[in-house]
Amino acid sequence: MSKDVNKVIFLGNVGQDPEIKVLPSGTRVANFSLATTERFRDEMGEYHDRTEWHYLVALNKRADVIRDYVQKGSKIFIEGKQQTRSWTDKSSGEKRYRTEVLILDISLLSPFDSSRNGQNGNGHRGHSTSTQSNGNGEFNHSPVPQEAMANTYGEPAYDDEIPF
Amino acid sequence: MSKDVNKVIFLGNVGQDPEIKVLPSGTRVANFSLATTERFRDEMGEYHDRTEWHYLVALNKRADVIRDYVQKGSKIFIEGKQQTRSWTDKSSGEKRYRTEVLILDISLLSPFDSSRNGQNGNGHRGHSTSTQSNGNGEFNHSPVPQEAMANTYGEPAYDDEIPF
Amino acid sequence: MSKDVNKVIFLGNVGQDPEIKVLPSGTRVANFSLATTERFRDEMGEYHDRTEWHYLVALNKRADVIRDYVQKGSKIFIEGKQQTRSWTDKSSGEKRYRTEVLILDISLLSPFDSSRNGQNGNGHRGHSTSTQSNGNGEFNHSPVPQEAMANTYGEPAYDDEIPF
Amino acid sequence: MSKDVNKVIFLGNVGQDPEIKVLPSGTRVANFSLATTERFRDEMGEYHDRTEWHYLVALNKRADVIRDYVQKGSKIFIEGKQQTRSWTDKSSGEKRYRTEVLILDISLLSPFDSSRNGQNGNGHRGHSTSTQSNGNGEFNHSPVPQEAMANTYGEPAYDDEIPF
DNA sequence: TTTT
DNA sequence: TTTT
Repeated sequence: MSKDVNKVIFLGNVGQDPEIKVLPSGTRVANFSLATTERFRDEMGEYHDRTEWHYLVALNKRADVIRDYVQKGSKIFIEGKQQTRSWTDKSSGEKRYRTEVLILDISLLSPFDSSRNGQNGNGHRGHSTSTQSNGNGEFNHSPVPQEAMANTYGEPAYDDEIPF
Repeated sequence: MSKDVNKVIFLGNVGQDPEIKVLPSGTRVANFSLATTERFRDEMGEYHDRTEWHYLVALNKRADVIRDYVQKGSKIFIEGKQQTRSWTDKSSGEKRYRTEVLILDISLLSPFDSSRNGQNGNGHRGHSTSTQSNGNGEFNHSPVPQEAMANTYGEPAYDDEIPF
Repeated sequence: MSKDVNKVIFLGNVGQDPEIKVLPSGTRVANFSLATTERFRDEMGEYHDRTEWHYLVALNKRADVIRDYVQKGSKIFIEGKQQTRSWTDKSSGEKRYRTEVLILDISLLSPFDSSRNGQNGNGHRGHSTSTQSNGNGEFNHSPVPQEAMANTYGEPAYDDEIPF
Repeated sequence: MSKDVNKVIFLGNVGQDPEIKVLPSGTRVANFSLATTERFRDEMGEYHDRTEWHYLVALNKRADVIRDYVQKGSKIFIEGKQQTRSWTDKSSGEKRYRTEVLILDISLLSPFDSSRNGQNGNGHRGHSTSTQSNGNGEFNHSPVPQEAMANTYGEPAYDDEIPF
C-alpha cells in the first residue's frame, strides 16, 4: 500500500545499434545507450548543448521490439526504472557498479530505416513474423500478464558479466 | 510500437471519504476528489496558494485498497490516466462531460486514522482480511495480471450514471 | 517543502490546427485537442483501439511555439498540469466545468508540413523571426524566469469565456 | 522545440543523514542515497522485497531544504534528472563513473524528528530562519529564476572529487 | 477531431 | 556513441 516509486522517463536518440543477447535461460536482452540533450544558457546568455548518456536494458518482448525496430539514431520515448548492478572486477578485485534503466515501456518515434544494415545481422529487422518478435504484452497497463519481470527473479546469467 | 502516452501523477490530499460502489457486474468502483495545492508568488512578491481539485476513480483491487485505507485528509500519491466520460443530461438533453483520472497505481502516505469513522460504514476499514481487500496486483509493473483494466471493456453499468 | 504534485504527460497526435488567441492583456493563448490512443485486448483476445481526447492550453512563449510549429496531425510530447475551469452557462444558469492541461513543456516529434495551410493564416508559421515567437525560456528547468505563469495570476480575460 | 526529456521520479526513504558540502564557489551541495523498495511475487507465488539504492544530489536552495528537513529514514518524493559523472581513479588510473540523480523538485513526506541529532551538527535543522535556508525558488514551474542550474555551468570544484 |  |  505504501509503495515506493522508481520511475524514469527519457525521450532521446539511440547512440548505436542495440546489442542483442540471449541468455542460457532463454531470456532475450537488449542493451544500448541513449542520448538526451538539453540546451541551456550560460551567464553570457549564450546557448550550449549538454548531452547526457544513459544505459538502457530491455528484456524479452521489449528486447524483441528493440531488435526489430530500433537502430542507431532512432528517436525513442521510454519509461523504465533505475537499477544499479554490481560485480567484482576480475583484475583488480574491486567492486564496480553500473547504473542502468530497465525499460518497461517504449514508443518508437522514428520510422525504421531499412536501407541501413544493422550490425547484428540477425535477419529479424523489419516486420518480422517470427514467434519471438510477435509478442503481445508490449502495451503498458494492459490486461496481459507481464512475464518479462517474473523471469528476472533468480536469473543468474544476467548478473555475472561485465556490463556494456 | 509507436504507442501513445497518457500519464497523470498526483501527490495531494483527499477531499472527503471515498464513495464506494459495486456495479451489477461486480466491479468495485471508488470515487473521490483530490486536492493539489501549489504556492506561487504574485507580481508583488507575495505568496499565494492555489488549489486544484481532481476527480479520481479506481476499480476493483485498487478500489478495495482505497475503501480500506483512504479517508478524508489522507495524503496519497497516484499514477493514472486521464479520461473524459460523457452523458446526456436528462433534464436539458445536453451533452455533459466529466474528466477524471483512472488510478493505476497508488501509494498511501498517511497512517490510517481508525478513530475516525468512514461514512460508508462498510466494516472493511483497517487491515481487512477479507478476500476482496487482500488483492495482489497492486504493484506497478508486477508479473501479476492486471485484470482490473480488462473488466472495463464492454462494462455497461459504469457509463450510464451521472458522475460524482 | 511538503509540496504537492500535479503532473500530466502526454504523447499523442494533435486533432486540429491549434486555435490562437491574444487576450486584452497581451497574453497569447493556444488551444487544441490531443488524441492518445491505447491498444488493448478484450476477453476474446482481440485487439481494439481506444482513443482519449485531451484539451490542451498553452500561454505566451509556448503558445508561440505551437502557433509556429504545431498543426493538425502533429505528434507531440507534452508535460503539464491538470486544471479545471468553471463558468456559469448563460442560458441555463448552471455551473459548467472544463478540465484542461496547461502545457509547461513541449517537444515536437513531427517535421512541420509547410505544404499544408494553417487555418489561422497568421503568417507566423515556419521559423518566424517576429519578436513574440522568438522567445527564449522555452526550456524546462532553465535558469530563465518563467514569466508565463506569473501572468496568469489575476488574469481576468482568460476566465470569462465559454471554453473551446 | 524538439527537446529531449530526462526525468526521474522517486518516492522512497533516505538511507542516511545527508552529507552537506559547500564548494569554494559557494555552491551548497547535498548528497545522500535513497532506497526504493518494490514487492514482487516469484514463481512460487511468494512475496519478496527488492530494494534499489539511488544516489541523489541537490544544489543550493534545494540543498538547504535537505540540510534543514531531511534525515535518515525520511520519506521523500523527488523529481530530477539522471546524470553520470566520471573521474580518473588516482591509484589505478582507470576511468570511473557514478550515475546520480540531480534533484530539481522535492516534497517531504515525513515530519522532521527534532529529537534525532543530525551528524553534521550544523545548527540549521528545524525551521531555520537563516537567509540561506529561507530560499524561494523551491517551487517547480514558478516564476522565480532558477539560479541553481545556472551555477552548475563551468563549475569546476564540483567535478574533481571522488563521489560519495 | 488525430494517428498507425 | 545520438540528434537538431
